Amino acid sequence: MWADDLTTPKTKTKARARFRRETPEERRRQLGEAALRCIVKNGNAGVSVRQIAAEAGVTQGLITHHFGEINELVAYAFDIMSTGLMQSILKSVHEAEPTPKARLDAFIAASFSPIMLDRDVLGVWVVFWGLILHSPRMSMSQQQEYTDYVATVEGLLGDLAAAERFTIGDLKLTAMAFTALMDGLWLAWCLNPDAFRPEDGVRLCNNWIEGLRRGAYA
Amino acid sequence: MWADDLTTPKTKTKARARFRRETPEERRRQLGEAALRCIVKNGNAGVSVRQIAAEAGVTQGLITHHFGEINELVAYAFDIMSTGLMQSILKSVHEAEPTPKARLDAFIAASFSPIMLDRDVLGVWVVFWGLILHSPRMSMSQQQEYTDYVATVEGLLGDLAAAERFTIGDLKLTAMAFTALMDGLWLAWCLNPDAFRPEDGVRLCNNWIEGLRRGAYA
DNA sequence: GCTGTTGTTATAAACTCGTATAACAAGTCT
DNA sequence: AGACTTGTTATACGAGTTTATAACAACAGC
Repeated sequence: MWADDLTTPKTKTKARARFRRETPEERRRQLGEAALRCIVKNGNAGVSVRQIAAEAGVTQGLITHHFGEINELVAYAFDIMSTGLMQSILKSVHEAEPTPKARLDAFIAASFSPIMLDRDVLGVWVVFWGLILHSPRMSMSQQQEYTDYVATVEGLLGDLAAAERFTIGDLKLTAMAFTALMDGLWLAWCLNPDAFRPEDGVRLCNNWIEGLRRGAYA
Repeated sequence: MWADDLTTPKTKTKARARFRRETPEERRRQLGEAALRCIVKNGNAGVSVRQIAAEAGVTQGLITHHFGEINELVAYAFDIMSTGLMQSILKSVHEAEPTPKARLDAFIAASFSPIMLDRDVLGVWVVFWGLILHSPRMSMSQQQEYTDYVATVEGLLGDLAAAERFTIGDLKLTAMAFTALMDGLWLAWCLNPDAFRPEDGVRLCNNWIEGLRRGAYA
């Protein structure tokens, strides 16, 4: 207990660890990504100042220093994750041919790509959902993200309807239904990957759109 | 600290708490229900030997005694919850008029009733999902429950198709899609109850069925 | 009524967690 | 080069958690 630090035998000083000073922005991101890795690894139990600090290779005090309380860090991690996945999907859409049909197809394909169909991703979301239900701060973040997501779907479906000349009664509600369908399929697959194949998921989405074409939502 | 137990001032003995001896079956149920209340109250943080024991009005050792490790208790608690909700929905179906249409309507109505549209219910489910992803034991339970649920939906949709003379290509996959839609809407509503009204959810489900009628899944 | 089983209480030991606080040093400004 | 700012380390403390173990007492069987 009173032993001198073994890493620096030549001096009697405490031999404090060396460190790089990062910009707050950079450090926050490092901590956020470390938090995500911890959640992937240990689920709810991974949300811990000590574990995250160790994962990021820093001391615990840094988290307090940059985020105040740990919930703030987790909320930040949620934002990283959520915008990351959204960007990934939007990238696919933008790379597709600029027709409504092709863009919607790309959106669906990306939603059932290995990037999304990943149990680790659900593992992170499950932890987030748990927090959303009890933390107003997290709830705000989720609400914002959900709104943006639905707006994107709204755009894709609206464009398709305009191009193919069919009508949709309540576009926003309809977009919510399509979002729910995809989320539900994603959830079911992650919980039980043997239930159906990814291409079946794509097909079921296309069936839904076929129903839209045939006026079921007019 | 050394004060005698105030509830039994007349004697100097340690005054151990009195207790009723319950059958293992009864006690397990009490503990399971206490666990649910704790999860509802505190989410993942509520999953704690101490909290659950306190909620049930017993000491911590009892949980170890009856369940060994706490995960086993949570799994048991889920079974209580899961079968309870399923029974509640099936009851509505059986009380409906015995036509395919009426039975399906009852199923949908029950799925969007206050019993299901309850953030506390999702709170419990989220904890369960987190365990499914990390415990094979829980995964088995979920798989069974999902299979049963989809089979029920399959029956309802198949009967409707037969009665109304429309065709469904892959009945099981189609039932999974409808299940996913309902689960997705339920999840979205619980996370953000202001997004849409319960009756909108019912309507969106009916729109989906209208698509089915129009041959989008043939 | 006495005895044995075991459901149940009570308690302790070893950990982990979150937060507060003080000391220190990296980088910046002058 | 010297001083200042503040990002960062190091440490301590109290609360809460799991698990193990011993003591007790409720109830059943004889």
